Amino acid sequence: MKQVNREPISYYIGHLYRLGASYLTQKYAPYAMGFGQYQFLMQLYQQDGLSHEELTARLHVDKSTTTRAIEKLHKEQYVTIQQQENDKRKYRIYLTPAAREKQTEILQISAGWEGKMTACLSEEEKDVLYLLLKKIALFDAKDAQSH
Amino acid sequence: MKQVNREPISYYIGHLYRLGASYLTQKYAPYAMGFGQYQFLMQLYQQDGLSHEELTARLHVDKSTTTRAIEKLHKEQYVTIQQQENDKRKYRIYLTPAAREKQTEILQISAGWEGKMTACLSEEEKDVLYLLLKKIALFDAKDAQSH
DNA sequence: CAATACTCGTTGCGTACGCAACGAGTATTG
DNA sequence: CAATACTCGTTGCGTACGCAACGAGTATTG
Repeated sequence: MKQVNREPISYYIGHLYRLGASYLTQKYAPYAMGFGQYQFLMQLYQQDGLSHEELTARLHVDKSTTTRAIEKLHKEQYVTIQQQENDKRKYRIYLTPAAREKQTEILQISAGWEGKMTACLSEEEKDVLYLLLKKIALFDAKDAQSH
Repeated sequence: MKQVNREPISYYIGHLYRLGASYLTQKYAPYAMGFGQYQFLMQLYQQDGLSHEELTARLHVDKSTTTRAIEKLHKEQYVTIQQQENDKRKYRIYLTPAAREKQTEILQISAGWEGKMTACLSEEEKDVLYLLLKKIALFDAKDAQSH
């Protein structure tokens, strides 16, 4: 295949990012949540009681982004924030019963976008895309770290 | 391959978007430009004299985003804005000599990120990733339009 | 063990971006 | 051809996000 006049990968990344942001903003609005918060809930549904720092690392965001997302989730009663006893600089974030109650719906919205976005791909294509994205994301994260 | 505990595609999209935003913000800073503007220049380097509307369509952004990006490029002397004579609602955006002068460097920065991001992929993998992203972006854009 | 250096989370600031409402200009329609 | 409906770009508003500087707490080091 020739490399003629091809849009860069980053062009599609940006396009899909904006589409997802728009879709998720709309779907999560009834939950008093934006697309900036749902990712943090996803992580907490997988493992409860993480610290700001651990969430920051898992989502590859800036720590200030984590502070603000957790603050909002706390304000909306989705999480509680507990200071760690053995190190008072750290906290643990726990899901509230309200967050657990809405877990299924909240996960479905996320899965809905995933399904919608990849609806035109075969199972094999989804696997390939997933693996390639994972490969470059891991590679670049490591690279960014070393500078 | 089994579908166990796989992060969604959107997780990687977000991660790569933020990495790119950070990289490009830094690299374009000496040009008095952010990563929000360079994409518009890319389009104009390909074809000069486009309208706000055409840029909006090609980049899949909101029209207000286009207004603001062009405004900034104009302020920094990268483009001129000419009202169309046959329809005064429309404008044409033209590159200035200053923008043409810096074309090579500006394109190199963008290509630099593209190269860096895909450095761990073979040529064939890049082709596959490109085609899959293009496929879902086109599909989803069409879908979003119909709602 | 006191000075110094790190670490975790916060705050101020700036940028990118979408959505909704708008206004001037153009097209349509009775 | 005047009322009405569209179209292109703008403006106000809100959200997501990174970076840099900071402060309280903890670890290190002479």
